[in-house]
Amino acid sequence: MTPSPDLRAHVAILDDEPEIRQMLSLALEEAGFRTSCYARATEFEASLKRTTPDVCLVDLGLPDRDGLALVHRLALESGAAIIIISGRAQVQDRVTGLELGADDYIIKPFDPAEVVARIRARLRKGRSDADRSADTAHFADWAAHFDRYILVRSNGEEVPFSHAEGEVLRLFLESPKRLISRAQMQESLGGAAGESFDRAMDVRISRLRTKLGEDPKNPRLIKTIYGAGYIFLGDVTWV
Amino acid sequence: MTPSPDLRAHVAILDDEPEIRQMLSLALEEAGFRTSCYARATEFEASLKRTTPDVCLVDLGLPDRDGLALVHRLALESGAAIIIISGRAQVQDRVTGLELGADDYIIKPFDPAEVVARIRARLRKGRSDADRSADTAHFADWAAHFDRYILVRSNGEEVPFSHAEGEVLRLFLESPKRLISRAQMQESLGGAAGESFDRAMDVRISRLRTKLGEDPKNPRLIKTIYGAGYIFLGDVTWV
DNA sequence: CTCTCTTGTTACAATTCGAAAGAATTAGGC
DNA sequence: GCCTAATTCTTTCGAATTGTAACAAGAGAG
Repeated sequence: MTPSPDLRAHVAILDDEPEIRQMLSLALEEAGFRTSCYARATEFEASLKRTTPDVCLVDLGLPDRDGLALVHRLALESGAAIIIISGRAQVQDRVTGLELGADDYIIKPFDPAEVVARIRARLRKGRSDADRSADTAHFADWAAHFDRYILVRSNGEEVPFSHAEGEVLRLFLESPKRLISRAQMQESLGGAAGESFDRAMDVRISRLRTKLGEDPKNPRLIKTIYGAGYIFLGDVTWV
Repeated sequence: MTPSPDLRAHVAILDDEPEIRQMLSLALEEAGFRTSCYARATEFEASLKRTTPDVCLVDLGLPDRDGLALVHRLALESGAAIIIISGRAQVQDRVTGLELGADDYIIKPFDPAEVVARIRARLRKGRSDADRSADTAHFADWAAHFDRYILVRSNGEEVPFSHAEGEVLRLFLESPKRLISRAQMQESLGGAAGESFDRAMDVRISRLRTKLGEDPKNPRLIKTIYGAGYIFLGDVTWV
């Protein structure tokens, strides 16, 4: 089979200006992509007989071919995501480019960081359901798997948590080390403006604390700020 | 049975400015989409318990919630394409928006025609992905053949399933690892807004679970999220 | 130190869900 | 048309979760 399969996503760059090619290639390689550059549409099309890139960056306004026609053919015949790069900034240009099958349209001058971000967005959707849903946060010696509704301690112990508990936990993990007021919580957790609800929140937090094995006298993760709200200590990294 | 299923793609619009909502809604309806508008994140999130839009247009800078956190959750939990609309035009803003899971980022002020074109581009890609005409799904150690109404285990054992069971199973396999609310199910399975249907859904799932050989105390594939809905764990590949 | 207000915890009630059993509906054979 | 079988819905009761109420504990003001 393939001697050493390159697992990086493959981005084909088609642009007639050498500086742009180089800048894009550099930025994309740095971002972890494999790139191949082409100056002319004929070269590029020849390459398509050998390789199938995951993303095509196409500069409109190439010298040897009408770029839009090329985009249209690419859209129909290749499964790659197509991103147009163009100096033409009119809305009408963008609309026709997208209508002809492009997946995105970036206007020159552009920032390489945005190009990288947009390519990633395309690839993410492309591979879709398969490896998505890594909805997991790590903190202290826990890993919270929101897709499976369980907490896993570093020693392997599994503690399931309920939906209500998960809502609170997620809120904390989304803004760690920041004060979260009671009012904010109720707003976030779908509490209507009712007043009688406020104690339910306490119970939810209480139950969450016990599941996390907090010491009631000295909570290390969910800290109460008397009269203000709660704060989640602990370094959180989402995976 | 279903009164008249609306085949148009469904676009949810979340923006706090009434004029923008109206402009977008008008333009999109004219372009052949079904739209629903929400002024606040809480309203919007409530609606997600009932319906599953194909595209979400989200204005950052909503008054009642951190928009980016909402985008992040949407990206993880809903299969919809997410398009951010924002007045913040810095490259860094766009990059973070896209990194958090948005599929596109449109800067205000915008032309409705471009919004339409970008939505179409998203739907096009999404559909080609979901338009696998295959009718067999593999998961765990099962293969579900929807054309023959049978489940085949890896050891060759065959278990037939009924139409009603198949509807539920298909719904699960089409969005695995994602919370599916009861309301969404009834919507999808042609249940009118009737209330008496409640338990029928349970029975369908119960039977499906036994056919899949689930342990009632510890279901590994179809998990119940109390008060929220169901979630199908397990990696699904359609052939 | 005491009094008051806020928060934590426990017990209980209400809601939601699962599974079994019976009833209604549908489909097909004779 | 009538009977049988399969499918699906409804009913029902037990189990799990979540909200509410009551009370205990703790923080802050004086």
